[in-house]
Amino acid sequence: MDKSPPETINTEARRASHGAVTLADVATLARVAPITVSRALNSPDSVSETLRSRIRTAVDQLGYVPNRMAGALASAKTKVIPVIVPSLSNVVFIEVIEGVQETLTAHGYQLLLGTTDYNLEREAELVSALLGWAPPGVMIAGLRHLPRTNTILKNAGLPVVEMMEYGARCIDMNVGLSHVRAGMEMAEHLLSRGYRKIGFVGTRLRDDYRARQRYDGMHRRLLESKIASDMLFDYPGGGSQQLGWNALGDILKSNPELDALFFASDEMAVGAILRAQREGIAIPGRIAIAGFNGLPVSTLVTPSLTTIISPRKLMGHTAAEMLLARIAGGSPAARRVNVGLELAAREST
Amino acid sequence: MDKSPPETINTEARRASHGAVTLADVATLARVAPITVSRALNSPDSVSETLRSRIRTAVDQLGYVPNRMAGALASAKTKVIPVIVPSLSNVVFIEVIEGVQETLTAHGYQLLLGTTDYNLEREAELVSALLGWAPPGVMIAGLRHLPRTNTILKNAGLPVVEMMEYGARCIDMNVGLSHVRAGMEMAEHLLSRGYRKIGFVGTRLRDDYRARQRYDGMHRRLLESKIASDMLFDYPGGGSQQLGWNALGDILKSNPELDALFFASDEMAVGAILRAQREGIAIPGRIAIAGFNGLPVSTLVTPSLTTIISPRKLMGHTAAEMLLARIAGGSPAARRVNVGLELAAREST
DNA sequence: CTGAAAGCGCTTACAG
DNA sequence: CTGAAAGCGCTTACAG
Repeated sequence: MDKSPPETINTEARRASHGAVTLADVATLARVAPITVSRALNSPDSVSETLRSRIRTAVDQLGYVPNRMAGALASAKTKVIPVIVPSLSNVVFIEVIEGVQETLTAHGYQLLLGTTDYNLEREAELVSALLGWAPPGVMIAGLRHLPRTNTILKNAGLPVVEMMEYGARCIDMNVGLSHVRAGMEMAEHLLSRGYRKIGFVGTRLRDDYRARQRYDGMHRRLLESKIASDMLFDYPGGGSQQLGWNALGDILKSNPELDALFFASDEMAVGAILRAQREGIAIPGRIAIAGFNGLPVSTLVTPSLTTIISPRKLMGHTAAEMLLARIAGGSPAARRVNVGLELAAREST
Repeated sequence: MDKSPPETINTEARRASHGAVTLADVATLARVAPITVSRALNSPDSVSETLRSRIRTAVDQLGYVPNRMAGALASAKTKVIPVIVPSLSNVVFIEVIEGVQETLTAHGYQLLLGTTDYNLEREAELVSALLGWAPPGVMIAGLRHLPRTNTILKNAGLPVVEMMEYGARCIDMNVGLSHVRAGMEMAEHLLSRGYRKIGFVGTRLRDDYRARQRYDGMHRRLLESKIASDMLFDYPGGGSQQLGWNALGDILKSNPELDALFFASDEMAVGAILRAQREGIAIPGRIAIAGFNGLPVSTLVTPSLTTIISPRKLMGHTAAEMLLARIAGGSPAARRVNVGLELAAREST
């Protein structure tokens, strides 16, 4: 096949063009009006069998692919939905995106992906840029944005779903869980198992305020108890297993009085457990370890990891369904959904 | 702020409209022609200081966001690039996407994400649908597509990068590594360490032909050696750690004669190691374990995992750079890039 | 440096 | 069931 576009069709064009086959080309070949081709493609039932098959032949022969931008511009309807998350390095966002993608795809929508790297300025720019695609709705991680971002989204007058965390105030719709509550539940659990000096280990906590909320929840509950205390460790450099591995060594040396560590993610907690295995450190004898997310690996490590399970795919599905309900003109079952969480008490504590 | 769009502007419109502020609105407020607003935004230097600041004020006051679809339609230029991968469940694709995203974003491009779930029919549909956005280029995982997909992509006359695997024939450009070679190198390694009865463990191998290529490479090398043999295990249900965990138990029972297992991914291999830890199975004494990818966790488990390291982010960066070079009208440094691989011999073998 | 006109490739709204 | 006209919101190409 020839790789160059069919230039001949446009030799006389005065303007830039995609050089691609258009509706008009199909119409000419099928000897009908362009609008009839449009109908044959978008609402086949409204076109006679005869013309429909003639048009189909022409479409196939020319390899016609409708220009979505022209269609969207004319009809003021798009099926592309921006999904904005902080990062792809965190499994949690991936699984939410997967859930969103599954639901969107099933309804013929496409996903336009944006990542902010936890930077709210960048988030604001991204929101502006993506609104330029005149999307029918927007999905965004988190409830905290710059005032500017909130204003833009509100003024856009579109359905918006804020995901990942559940809170009292949202722009439009909200699906998530309470991270403060997660922290409180873990504190409760650690207290009940007799731990009294607890470290919280996270990374980039200035940006990752959801992790900080888990710390806040834990901190509050421990204070209340009057029998336990905590310390906060904020490591630079991404929430990986390597970080958990490093943290365990550092902390045992610098703060030997601690008897439990609550990590910001299962990945970090697993890293700590692997380090303990390697060095023969007893878990939970010497120190207890807990995580957050409920990744599958949490049941496979030895000792198995105490963690808080969050329904990530469900969050994605629910968020997408709510958005689609609103786009379809209806209203979702609820405007705010708390997907909940579940503490899994296992061997590591 | 009022959540509804500024209806008043369009009360007399005969057609659907986004109800959004347009270039014309800004032009009216700034008392200039629309084209001048367009210039002030796209090539500020070509507009006088006076008008430029008047326009800027109007833009801010109205909260104007340019409609990208109208712009793209008129100029035949878009900055959205479709990226098509089989799945998001596999870290490998995520890291490639991250690399792609970093490079695209740095050049002002956006990423339109499509997943095929390893289904070539679905891939073909996705390619058609995404070409409807008249993108300046396409990035797609894999060298194997339906003939129809190849034809569509070739006829589109756009820059196309096929990623993940390196091979002799590509549609346009290619960045990847040789999976056959990876399998051969692992076979070589296992032979050199004295293993003679080797199992290859994968999942959905009918669809994941790159994993099957690694098996083929291993198989070929073992046959050549005349001293070793292999078996192929294809488990249903996603390449998770859980799968590796299950596989280790099954295989030790059903095929106790095997002395080494080469897993299709590090995740699966790590699952097997965790199972062995739990049950006190000696690795590599009772059975050797090897993986593929070189995930960070491979160095953290005990025993550390022998694996093949692939430069995933580099692949993403390189692929995006090649595409952008072609979009900019130049030609990339090379049309085909083999990013290579590196066998890391560790404790598990 | 600034603008009036035409056009990008579709769909809406109105006729027949 | 089929079509001619107008328009979606921009930018190109041509003038001044």
